[in-house]
Amino acid sequence: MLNMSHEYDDEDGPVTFKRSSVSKSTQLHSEMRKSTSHSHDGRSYRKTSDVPSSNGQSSSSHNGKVVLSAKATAVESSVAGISKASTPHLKTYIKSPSANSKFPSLGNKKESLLEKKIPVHVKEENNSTKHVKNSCDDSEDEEDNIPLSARMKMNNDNAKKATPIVLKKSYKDSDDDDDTPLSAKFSQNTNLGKSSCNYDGSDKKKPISNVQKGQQYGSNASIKQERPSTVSIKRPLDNKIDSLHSSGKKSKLSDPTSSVIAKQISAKSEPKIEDDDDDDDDVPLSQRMKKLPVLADKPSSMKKMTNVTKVNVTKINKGATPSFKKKAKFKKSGNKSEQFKSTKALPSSGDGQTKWTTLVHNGIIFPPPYKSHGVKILYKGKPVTLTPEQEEVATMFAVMRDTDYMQKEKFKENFWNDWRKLLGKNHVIQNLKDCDFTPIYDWYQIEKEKKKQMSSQEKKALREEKMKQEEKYMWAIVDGVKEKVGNFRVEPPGLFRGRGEHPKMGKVKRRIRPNDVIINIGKDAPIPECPIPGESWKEIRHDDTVTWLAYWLDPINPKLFKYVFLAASSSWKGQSDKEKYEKARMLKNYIGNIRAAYTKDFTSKDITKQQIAVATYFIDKLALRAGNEKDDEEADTVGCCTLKVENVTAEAHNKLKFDFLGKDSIKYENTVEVEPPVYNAILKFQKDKSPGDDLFDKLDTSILNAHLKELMPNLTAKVFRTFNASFTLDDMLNKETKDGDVAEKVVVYQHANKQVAIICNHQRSVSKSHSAQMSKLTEKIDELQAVMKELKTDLDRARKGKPPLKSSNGKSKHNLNPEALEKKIAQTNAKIEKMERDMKTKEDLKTVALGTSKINYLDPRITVAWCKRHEVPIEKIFSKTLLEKFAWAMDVDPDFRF
DNA sequence: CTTATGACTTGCAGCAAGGACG
DNA sequence: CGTCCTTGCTGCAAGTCATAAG
Repeated sequence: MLNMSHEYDDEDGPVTFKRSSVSKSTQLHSEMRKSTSHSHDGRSYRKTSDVPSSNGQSSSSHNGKVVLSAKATAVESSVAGISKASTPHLKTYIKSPSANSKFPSLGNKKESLLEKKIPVHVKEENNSTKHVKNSCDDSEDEEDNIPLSARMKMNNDNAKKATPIVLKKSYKDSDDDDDTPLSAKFSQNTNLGKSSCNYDGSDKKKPISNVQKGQQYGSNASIKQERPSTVSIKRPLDNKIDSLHSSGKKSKLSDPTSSVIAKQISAKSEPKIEDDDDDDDDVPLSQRMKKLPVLADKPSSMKKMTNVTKVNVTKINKGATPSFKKKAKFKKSGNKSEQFKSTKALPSSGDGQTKWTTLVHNGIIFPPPYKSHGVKILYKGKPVTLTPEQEEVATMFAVMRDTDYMQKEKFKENFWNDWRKLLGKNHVIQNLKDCDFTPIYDWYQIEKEKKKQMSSQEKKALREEKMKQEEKYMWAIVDGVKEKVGNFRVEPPGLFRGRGEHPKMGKVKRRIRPNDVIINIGKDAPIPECPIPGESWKEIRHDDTVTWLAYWLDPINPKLFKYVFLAASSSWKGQSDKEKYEKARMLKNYIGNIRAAYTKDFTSKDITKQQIAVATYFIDKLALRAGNEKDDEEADTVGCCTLKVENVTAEAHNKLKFDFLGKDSIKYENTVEVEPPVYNAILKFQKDKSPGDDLFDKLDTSILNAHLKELMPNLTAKVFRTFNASFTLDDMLNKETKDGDVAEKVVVYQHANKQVAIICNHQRSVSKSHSAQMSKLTEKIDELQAVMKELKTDLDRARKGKPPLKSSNGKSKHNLNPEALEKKIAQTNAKIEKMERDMKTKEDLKTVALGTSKINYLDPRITVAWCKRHEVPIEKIFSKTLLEKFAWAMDVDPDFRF
């Protein structure tokens, strides 16, 4: 596997990029140290040899693939349908937070919902349709090309009909579900259908019924009670979804809809879920499909719809293959679609549009007050008594003894300045150098050890206790739908840990109190009780144009806010995530022209134009970030527009060497060959400038983005990263996936994932024990090799009828026959090979972080569709949280291509 | 325009829970 | 069954980008 790299060549790119990156760790340390004067650099460079430049895509090529296959395989479709309950209603019930978790995993478990029997009934009205699916993606421009008829997606009609639900679902399910294997769960939410289209937001959410709440989360009483009305409303957001396209195109749809409609619908209809679903599981997909109505037609109408109630699934065809196989069942969904969302075009989200109608939550939770431990530090060898406030800060510092921050003068200086304010000018302690924090450090180590030693029972009890306390804060109800809150815990006080050479590192980050916090909540919702007796919130707002539940000013930089948002699995996040990927897919259709345009401007006489062209080229080819201006209060890092002359070096053969610190002070190092006009333009931009001057002196991100917007609606610099990443994944998966077992396919996926991570320069520090681990592995391999040798000797002897020699430790062995020995040899050999492979992978990935791209850059639909096509259980690729986060993508058509 | 806000996404590190291993 | 690792998840810092304000 390793060598797959070659495969991925750039198709078109003139440019080749390979980058050698520095391992992060190195850089981190090294960089930081600079200040301290160490010799920092010990960076190791990693060569990425193979990495293609980021994009190698020729613009043209990709389009070819159309998405629509009408035919999704039966299985898939079913899946899709299921998961998606797009209708809001469904969601409703489904949605419990936990609900999300259930996704169709392909595999197994179906039951959860079913079993539980949900009280709810959905109704499906229609069928759904899955088949239709593909068409949905409205977004795509591609569709434009496609005949309308083809596009259809589902009708709205179907959607609408939902009946009101009853939800009962037990709540439990939801909770319970958590325990159930993912596979078991389905996403209820998912939209249905089809691929993209649906995403209306509706999907996911289901309104919560009070009942549910009660059940599940019993504790949150407050929340629950709050909205008696069960109504679920769909949130306006949903409507937006389509908007993306809109800009461009169509708004198909007749649909009326829009939010209004949605609401109405929701209000009125709540779909019910059908219980039967379960039963259906057995039904062959094909049959089921039939049920669905097909609507096809209407181009305009768009999507949504579907709903099959249950889906089930299937079995798949393929036989055998293990894993994925199919069987997954799905749950059903009932979606109905109502969704309809309007496809219309609202301008994309964001705008000042309304984001919610009702918003209920319980506020946020504060860390416990500081508990003094009474351990004294030594000043010039003598114990010093500190007040609790002084001690608290001293402890923050003492505890960081083993970190790299201790080597940084800036860190110590900032700490000292802030601590001294607490000590007072005339305190006995007059300087940091003479302070010995060891006693506190030791005390802390002991505390840590104690904690570690607690029995698992005790730990569990503690965890449960904490859960109990936090439960009420974990959920919010948005337009009747229960949603998980992201960071409901206020950040505890501590020393600021800025990355890189941050000028404020070490400063004391003071404790946040209720009086610092602004709460945003529905007008009719009860105002959360302030968790700290005697104190009160700074302000209560009812701003329905934003999604934050609370915020406070960042104590380190008062110009910044710290927000509390819903979790990644929420509909708000899911919706915008989907919009992000749709925008990136749209870029695929424009990229050819965009490249042609900037290529033409490489030689423009207008310097601004020329700089825009070259900058765009870098962003496109190298996946650089936009590069906003930063002020002096932040670490000195750059992005494309802020590159300095010294960050780019022209080398022979039209090669440019990039070397700069990017986001999070991660080093970007890459030497690439560029087209001669670009090379010449860089020489020109550097002429008569000092190393520290801006390379693109006529540019900044707003100029660049303004220009990009002229090329494609809503296009911004970051879209290129998303596009490049997702395109690369889709392309590599398609080219490299071969027949084989699941493990092999997973390796292909990881390989593609790795290329993306390299393109995006996602690094991680090498674990401290990496080298130790490697040598341990080497040792084991050597041992196995010795065993092999011995086995071979024995085999030889056995064939000649002789008994085996004594083993090295002197023991005698069983007299095995040649066949048995051969088998053993084969096993050992396989073991050795596997270890060698693992070792290589490990070494290979020691500085590459795969997670970031998986979470933020790779369209999950690519992964889901690939898993469906190749029968790889989605759980092999996505963790539970990612499955929840990507609930909206689970029902994608197996033929989906980015 | 330019600067300042403001809101939301992206990203790495650290830690804890879960698994593999001996 | 404890130890060693790996891996997922959380925390919070650091970007992006739109828009309001000056």
